[in-house]
Amino acid sequence: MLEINDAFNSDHNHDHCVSGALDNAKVICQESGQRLTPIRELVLRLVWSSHKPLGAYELLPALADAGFNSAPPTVYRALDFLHQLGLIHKIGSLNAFVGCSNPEHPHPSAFMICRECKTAAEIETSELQESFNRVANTHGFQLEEENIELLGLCSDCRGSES
Amino acid sequence: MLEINDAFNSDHNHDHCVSGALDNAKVICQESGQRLTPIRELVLRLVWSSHKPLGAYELLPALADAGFNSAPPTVYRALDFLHQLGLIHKIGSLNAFVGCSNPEHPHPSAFMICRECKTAAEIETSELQESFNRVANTHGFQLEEENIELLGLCSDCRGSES
DNA sequence: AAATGTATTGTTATAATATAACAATAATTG
DNA sequence: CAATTATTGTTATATTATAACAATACATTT
Repeated sequence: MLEINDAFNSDHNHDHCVSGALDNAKVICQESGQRLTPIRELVLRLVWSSHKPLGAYELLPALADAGFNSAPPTVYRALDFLHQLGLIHKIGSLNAFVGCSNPEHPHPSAFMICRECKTAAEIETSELQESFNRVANTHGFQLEEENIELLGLCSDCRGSES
Repeated sequence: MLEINDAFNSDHNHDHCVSGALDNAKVICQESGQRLTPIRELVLRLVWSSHKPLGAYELLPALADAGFNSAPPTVYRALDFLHQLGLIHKIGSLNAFVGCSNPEHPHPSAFMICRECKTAAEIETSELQESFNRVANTHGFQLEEENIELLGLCSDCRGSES
């Protein structure tokens, strides 16, 4: 299992994250016959403005600034759309959303999340699937979705603890 | 990894679950010098009324019936107390709480959760810890807490799908 | 291009979840 | 018993999310 983005490296080229996410989104929308409308693209950009999960209401001012309607349903609809296509993940314990680093192929939501700086680094969990499938099969459970959250302190924030 | 309670077996003796949970709570409170007050005990009983996670507001009517104050802070305080002692887990994706089947030793929150009947069966994840520790160590992440949710359809609900 | 149906967005209202702040009471300690 | 701490009561409000319906934009067929 490896980290699949550079979220915890503050020197990474984040423009590259954003442009990659946008490129992925366009391809995935194309392939699935969905439209990446201006609102949806903006919401995706906003979610990708950092690797810190953002709550729906934190996006509203930027929607207003861009001249869009900024009532809650607008942003929730866009978030739902992006979530259904696997372009973003929801972090349940934070009620917040973060970009998916690898949306080309559907996969579970799995993150290390720093309680101090809130940064969420996506992790790859294919090596866990055998265990999950085993427990599910043992109990006749049809596994459809997974949410995995590893909470703690990132390297940077460990160093600067009081 | 094995299921550690009989949540998905509707024939299980649930009184045994409840009495075990209460016994555990008393021991753990004793050992940690905390008080299992009447409100706290009632909230624990209510959370344990089934294996379906309950939202905080679902507990309020029963608190009122029992003659207690039933404003939100009352139940959230009790839930926070029980959560801190590891007597209940919070299911982030449901904003709901469920009893912990094995609170004697602290451990991560890990459940299979049926999207149809909402039953949550706790699972034991010690075999995953090596993977989690490895990814955390690789990135200097200090792992403090885990939330693992396996979402899908339980055996009973698979049978009765339309 | 016009007519039709579908998808998306706008708008208002409200539901559901959670916490802040301070007062009152109960339990514990010295 | 007095002083301190923990717990509970109370009011108000913050935060997160959805329902319901109207208006507009887009796509498809003719």
